[in-house]
Amino acid sequence: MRESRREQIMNAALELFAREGYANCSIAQLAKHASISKGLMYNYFNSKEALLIAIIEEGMQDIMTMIDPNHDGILEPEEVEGFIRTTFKSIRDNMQFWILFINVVLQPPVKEFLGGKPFNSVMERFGPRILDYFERLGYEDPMLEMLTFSAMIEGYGILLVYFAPGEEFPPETVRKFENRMLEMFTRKNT
Amino acid sequence: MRESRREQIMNAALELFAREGYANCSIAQLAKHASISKGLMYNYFNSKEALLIAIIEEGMQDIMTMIDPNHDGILEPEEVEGFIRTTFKSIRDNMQFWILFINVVLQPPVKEFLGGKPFNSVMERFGPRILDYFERLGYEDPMLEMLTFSAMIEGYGILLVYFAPGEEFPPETVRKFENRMLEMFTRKNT
Amino acid sequence: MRESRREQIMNAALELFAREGYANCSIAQLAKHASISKGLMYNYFNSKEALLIAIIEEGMQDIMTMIDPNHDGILEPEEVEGFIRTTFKSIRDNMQFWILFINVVLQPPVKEFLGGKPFNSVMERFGPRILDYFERLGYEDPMLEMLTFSAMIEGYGILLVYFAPGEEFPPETVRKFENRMLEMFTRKNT
Amino acid sequence: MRESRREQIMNAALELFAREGYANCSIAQLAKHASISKGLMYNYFNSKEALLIAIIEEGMQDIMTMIDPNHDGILEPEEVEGFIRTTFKSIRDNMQFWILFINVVLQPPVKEFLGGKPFNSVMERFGPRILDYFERLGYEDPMLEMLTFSAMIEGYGILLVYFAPGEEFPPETVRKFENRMLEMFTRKNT
DNA sequence: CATGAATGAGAATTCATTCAT
DNA sequence: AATGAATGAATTCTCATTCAT
Repeated sequence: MRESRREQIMNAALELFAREGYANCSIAQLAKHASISKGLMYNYFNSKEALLIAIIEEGMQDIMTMIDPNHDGILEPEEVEGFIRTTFKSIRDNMQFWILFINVVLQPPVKEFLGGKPFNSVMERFGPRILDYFERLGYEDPMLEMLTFSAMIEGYGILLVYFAPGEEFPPETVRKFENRMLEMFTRKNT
Repeated sequence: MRESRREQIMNAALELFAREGYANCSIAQLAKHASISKGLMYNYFNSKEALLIAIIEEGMQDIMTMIDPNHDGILEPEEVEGFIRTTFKSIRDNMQFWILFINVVLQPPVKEFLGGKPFNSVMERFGPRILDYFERLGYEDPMLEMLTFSAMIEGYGILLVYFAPGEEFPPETVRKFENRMLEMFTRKNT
Repeated sequence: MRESRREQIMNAALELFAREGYANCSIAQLAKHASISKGLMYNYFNSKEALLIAIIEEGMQDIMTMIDPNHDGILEPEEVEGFIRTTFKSIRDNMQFWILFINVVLQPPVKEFLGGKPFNSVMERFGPRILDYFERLGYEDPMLEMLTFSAMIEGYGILLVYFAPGEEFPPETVRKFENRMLEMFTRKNT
Repeated sequence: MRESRREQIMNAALELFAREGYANCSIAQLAKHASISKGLMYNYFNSKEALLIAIIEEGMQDIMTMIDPNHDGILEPEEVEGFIRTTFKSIRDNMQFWILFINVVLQPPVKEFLGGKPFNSVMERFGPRILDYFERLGYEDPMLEMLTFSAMIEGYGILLVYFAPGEEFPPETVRKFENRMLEMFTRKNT
């Protein structure tokens, strides 16, 4: 099955790129890690960079699928709540994937490819809607909320990567952090 | 003057590594950028990696110098306030340096060299004291505060890097974000 | 065929190293001489030094195979006679190989690799047996005989290398030298 | 004193070249070993190779001085006896120098410089006279004697180099070897 | 589909040599 | 006389990519 081979290669590459850094991985290494021959990779991807981009695109796709709201153009508190809950749940459930993914996204060529905004591409897409959302909810400074929101999400992501296993924040604390974000960004204006 | 040459090389390298990524810069490129010959770098640094590490170490040193409190082992609200203000002021004043520095710190070999905790090394050093600080001030869950604090600082750093010039958050918003952090993390418990 | 390629590279290298000196040969030169690309050598040998060592090891192996006696631990005059005759015959038949081989063996890194005793490694192996042999045959000072024997063999090898073609000793003289060694070291004690 | 500086450099170089191999020694290393600056060497020698050649030439000169007979063009047994005795005595007295010198002489560029006959250059000079000598003394085959003589001298030199200190032949044996050469090559024909 | 031998451009690094001081 | 910073050609080695099998 052609598709499964592709997946096999991409998974091996994601892991390797994340662990060693994109630039430090040779195709030979990758081939060995994926248990295929060097040449075969080129059957599925045009170049090493194409492979990297495919990995990123798929990851982005997965994320979009995971958190995409109902597309009516208007964010409701329930949707933002869903976004936060889904994001944290996904991080909890697929910690390994997130760590790898963030690591890969930090590689310079990806940044270049994604136009300099890997982390944001999700949020950027929703930027205007988020601003509108905070406005409608009566937040004093919607832009400030968006900055706070972004910083907290991405800051948490970075922390995830840079802590050694076993030294990260306790799950209990993370859950409270999630709740704090829910309170901060979905409270009705009264 | 030997020292100034060293600085010249390190500055050129910081800029280049940040812009292009450590792994994508050849010594030839660096030499041209620093207006020196290829060989000269090796007069001052044992290897490309040694140069990178020297850059990081100096940056870390500068940061420490900038934010190091009075060393009495006990953080006071005024010190935390000073830390936040200094950090944001420094980012405002040396935006370019910070963007470069964060970019460099994200390179895989640096992460390896720094034991996987580049961003944290500063805060890790103060971790216990920060926990103690939040406890003394009567915060309900000191660990949660530390996570929030860390995520906000580092998230802001990351945002800094990933926004194209002219598209970043307005200075007004950043100042409000700073004030929000001051309120969140230095308010007396009453 | 992988093995034949390996041989092709080793043969080209032996010739080049011998003629130019190991340290003076670049991989580029070697590649051209062996009619392969620069990179291919690294497919077969981990480094330039590994190639050198492989050449030496193979040469040593060949020599051992050539002169190894019957392994009963006791040298008989017939075996020593065989050793001398075989050595000289081999030198006569493979003059080119010997000249190259001695030249290569003289290179500093080889000396280091072989623990400082390239020429001797053959004789060292047989040293105790040779001493025993001379003793059994009633030679007055077995150690003196071994020194004389070693010096004559190796001295002849060196002469081989350092004479320009056409200026070396005449074959007639060499044969007499061989006979002289036979007389000196295999005469029965009477 | 200009001359003593020159000697200082040459001695340091002889030792270093012998130990590490000419090709493996950098000028920087040499300068450090000789406790001078890199530039200074070029005040005394035009190039690294010129330094090597100077070392060899001086060594050769010393040897010549040591063993030069009375120049009457005719070797007498007493002169050959003197040659052998002087050579062995010199080796005994300056073992370290000889080991270094032979090592240096074995370096490929030296061989090239000396036209391929480093060891022989001494003997070559005396070749015709030696042949004449053996003829006059009534040796059956003067050429065979010269080959034997050369091989024994040079073979002994090589053995000298390739034995680790403490593992070489005992002094007693060496003296007997010397006597054997005296007997072999200076006995009157009766 | 699959392999891995082969290529060659390009990387990091070394080092003899020069020269301003 | 003496220094050592500076140069840049040359070296070893890597690696993405191709292609015959």
